[in-house]
Amino acid sequence: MSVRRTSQREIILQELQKSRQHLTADQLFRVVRKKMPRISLATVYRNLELLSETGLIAKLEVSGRQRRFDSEVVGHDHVTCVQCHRVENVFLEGMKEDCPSHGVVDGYTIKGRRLEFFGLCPRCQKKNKVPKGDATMGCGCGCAKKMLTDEQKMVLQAMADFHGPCVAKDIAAATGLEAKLVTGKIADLKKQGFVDSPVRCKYGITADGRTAIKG
Amino acid sequence: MSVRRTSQREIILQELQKSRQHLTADQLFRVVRKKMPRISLATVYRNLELLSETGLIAKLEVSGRQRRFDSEVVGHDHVTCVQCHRVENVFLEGMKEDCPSHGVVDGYTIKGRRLEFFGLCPRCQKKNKVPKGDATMGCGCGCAKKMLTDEQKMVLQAMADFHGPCVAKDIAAATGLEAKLVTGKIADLKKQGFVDSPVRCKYGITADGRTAIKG
DNA sequence: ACCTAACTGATAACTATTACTAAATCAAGC
DNA sequence: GCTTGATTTAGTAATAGTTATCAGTTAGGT
Repeated sequence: MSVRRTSQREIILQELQKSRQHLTADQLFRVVRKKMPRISLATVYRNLELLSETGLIAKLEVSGRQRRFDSEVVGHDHVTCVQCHRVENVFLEGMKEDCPSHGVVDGYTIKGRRLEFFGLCPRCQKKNKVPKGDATMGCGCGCAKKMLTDEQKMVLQAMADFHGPCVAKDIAAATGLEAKLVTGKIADLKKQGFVDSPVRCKYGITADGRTAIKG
Repeated sequence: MSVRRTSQREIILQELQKSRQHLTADQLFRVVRKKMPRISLATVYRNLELLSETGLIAKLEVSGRQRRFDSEVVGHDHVTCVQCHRVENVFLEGMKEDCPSHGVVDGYTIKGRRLEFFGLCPRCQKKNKVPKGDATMGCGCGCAKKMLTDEQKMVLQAMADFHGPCVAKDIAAATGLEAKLVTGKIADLKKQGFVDSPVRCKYGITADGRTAIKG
């Protein structure tokens, strides 16, 4: 026998496909841990490696510190937002001829290529346009992470550890902070784009939020 | 005052430019240490960072574990050899129009792009063609590093620590191995492409060789 | 010559990933 | 269904590359 079907492996693949984002091992670990609290980070790494070997997912190696994984395997390229580090797919037309992924270049036998664009995602562009009087706002120079207070970070972290949307009371309980204080923090974080409210009175952490607290 | 001119900084820049390769911080550290034995690895990192901020050199972020630095800053792309991890420059014609480095893609404001090709360098292609009977040969699957014996590694390391070409006797002295044995090792390593002989009877480590012992 | 911000070497700390271990688990064959 | 053994797991240690810290040194303006 060779490759087995384990519940861990199944959930990892499933959650990566469900997210439709380019998650890092760490981000995926957090998501998967919601469904399987005792799973180990090492297991996530092992399975991502194995799944990418079998071709079920793609290992990205985009720029930045961490490796990312993609559930879409068909040929496409990527854009990285230089501010929030979000990575998205790009399908470019009429590129294949001029930017070949096979052939010979300078004596090298080309087996593949990688194309990555850098820029500002629509969300960050909008964020940067906000008048600078707002003290809780990111400064537009990519240092938003550093501007989070410890309490804001606590709130974000608690929200990240929740699976699905939660109310302010949940966060107050998880962080030990006063409920009124938490409500204020959430409002600030929402303005900064780190938190959104999918349902009225319920809140969830955004991809930006995750980026802001870790990686 | 802001940025000072220090001898460390000068040598780092000078050696990177002289090498005309895409060195890792570690590789450059070894080269620089020949001229300035007490320099610290942290200083190398610090200055590479600073030099790339001022635009004098380029920080690469090609795929692979280590970051590499390039003394050529003008727009060009890179090829990475999937076997020996050598990185070289590529200047593609007629690419600018179809593979733009500025503009708007899917709502992102593009500030730059990175294009990396993967393939086999001419040297590795040639290496792979050698009949497989040769036991000292790399297996062509990228695992050449693991096939080095401890003694071969010692020889390579000693050669790396030498600045410029050296004779077998130097290596024997540095490693403590018998001179006759060293001669044999050098011959093997030369066949594998880890050592070359710029001058008759003098030997030097190649980029492949450096890769083979570290990163 | 003096002063001080910028810099250095040495080393600890950190982050992302991989390796290792004993224990648990899947699935093939009875 | 039970046995069996290779695969996989959780937990943790180890590693590689890089960054941070810090006390002492130095460049370069005054």
